[in-house]
Amino acid sequence: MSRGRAASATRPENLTERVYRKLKAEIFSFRLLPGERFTESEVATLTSASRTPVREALTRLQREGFVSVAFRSGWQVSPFEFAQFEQLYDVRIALEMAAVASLCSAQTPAGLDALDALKAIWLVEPASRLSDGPTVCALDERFHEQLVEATGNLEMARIHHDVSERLRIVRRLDFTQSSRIEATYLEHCALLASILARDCNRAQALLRRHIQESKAEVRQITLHTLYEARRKHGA
Amino acid sequence: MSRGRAASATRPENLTERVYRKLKAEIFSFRLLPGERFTESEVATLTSASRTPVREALTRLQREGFVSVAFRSGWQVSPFEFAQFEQLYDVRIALEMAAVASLCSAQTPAGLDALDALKAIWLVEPASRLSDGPTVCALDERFHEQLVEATGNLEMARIHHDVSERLRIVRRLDFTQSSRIEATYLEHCALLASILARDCNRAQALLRRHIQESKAEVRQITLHTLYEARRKHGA
DNA sequence: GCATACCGTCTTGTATACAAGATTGCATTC
DNA sequence: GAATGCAATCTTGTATACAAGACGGTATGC
Repeated sequence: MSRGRAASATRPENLTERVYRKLKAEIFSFRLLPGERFTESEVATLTSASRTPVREALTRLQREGFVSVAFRSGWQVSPFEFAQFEQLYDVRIALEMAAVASLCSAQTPAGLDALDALKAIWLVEPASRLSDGPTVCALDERFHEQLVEATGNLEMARIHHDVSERLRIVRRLDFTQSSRIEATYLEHCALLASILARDCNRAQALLRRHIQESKAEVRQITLHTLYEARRKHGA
Repeated sequence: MSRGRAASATRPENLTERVYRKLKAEIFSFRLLPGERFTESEVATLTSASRTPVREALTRLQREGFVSVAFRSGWQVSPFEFAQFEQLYDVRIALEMAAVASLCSAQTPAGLDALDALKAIWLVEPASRLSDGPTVCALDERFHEQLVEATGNLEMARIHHDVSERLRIVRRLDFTQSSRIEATYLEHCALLASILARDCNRAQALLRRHIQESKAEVRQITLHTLYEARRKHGA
């Protein structure tokens, strides 16, 4: 029945993939600003690829919400829609609440291992905490992703990952004050403790408040913040 | 700034879109069976299109989990992974639990209109209930989607819709017995009543049990059911 | 000066050509 | 007969050519 496929472990670095990552990096670093317009040929020239892989990469980015296309009239980076970001935060809350409930009710060996890994990062004495904004931001994103992964539900983890990526661009803007960084450490510690104590109600309450604080921060972000960030991070 | 785009409301029926829908229909009707292999050229010939739109359609289906590609060795319809279906059911539970909580806590005018529409379909006297399996199945899918849409969170609705579509192929197999159809009517009625009474705990409990029953049904489905279904629905 | 019609350019959508390598079947050898 | 080497074929990945139409600037008429 099966034609004995080989599955060729090391694919020679797909060109579509390369263009996709490059474009996403441009968007995340604000070298491509929200609302900015561009064409397939421009990207093709810029990446030394033909239009075919460029189109495939753009189609994928479109499906993920990062860019949009106008019929025979070029592409543009999706403008910031703060209402959309808030809705995505609510999706995160829904998924992570379910994850926490699952982790509290049934602690599998694999799940406990995953939680141990998180403890090693977050449950440390204040002196050895990290203070670099972008680093802690990336770590925070992983914390929440790992929480979902720890349940063993890979489909949920995949969807949660997509949502996190869509939110990454604004989350970075809220990890600039050191007070937020400290609060993040404290909140993650408390959350982990509650989960390990299997106190579902408390864990869910902490989680909801934690995410909603991020959501509230995003509400403060204005287009001005965007241009500031570009001045700092941009090429 | 903006170059005054026209947005051209009626795009002349994208070819990629046509191929995409045709392929998905083939998969849903079991004319293309899980595990079956095929090539881009075959699909191109079958749809009278060139490989380019076929590839775009296949890439999209791949991203959505319906097909997968092996490097230089053809495509195949994704085999049934029952564990995956169960995980997707849990994602549905997570999202719909959040939706129900939202509907119970804050009933907006738009949300109430949406709930009224649902009442008109489901809260009817037994005599005027529908009994056709596939019809009720489609209606059931829409019921749960509309529940999420009623919260106004379009991002959550989009994600929920994708999950529902992925599950559609197995849900159809569990709407064959008339007992399941009757139970669906009863459960939807009770759920709607609880939401309108703003009894969040009861609504969530009903919802969870309702979805978990579907999930349990899917666990009963074997490959044999699949071939039976093909014999009935297939071309 | 202003509105309008028209034409050239530009952009995406689609088809086709070419490249690299995986697969398969056959012939050959032990 | 079984294993192995090889070549033809087939498949996806990428580049390029062509088609249809949207956009912008310009000339024209008043």
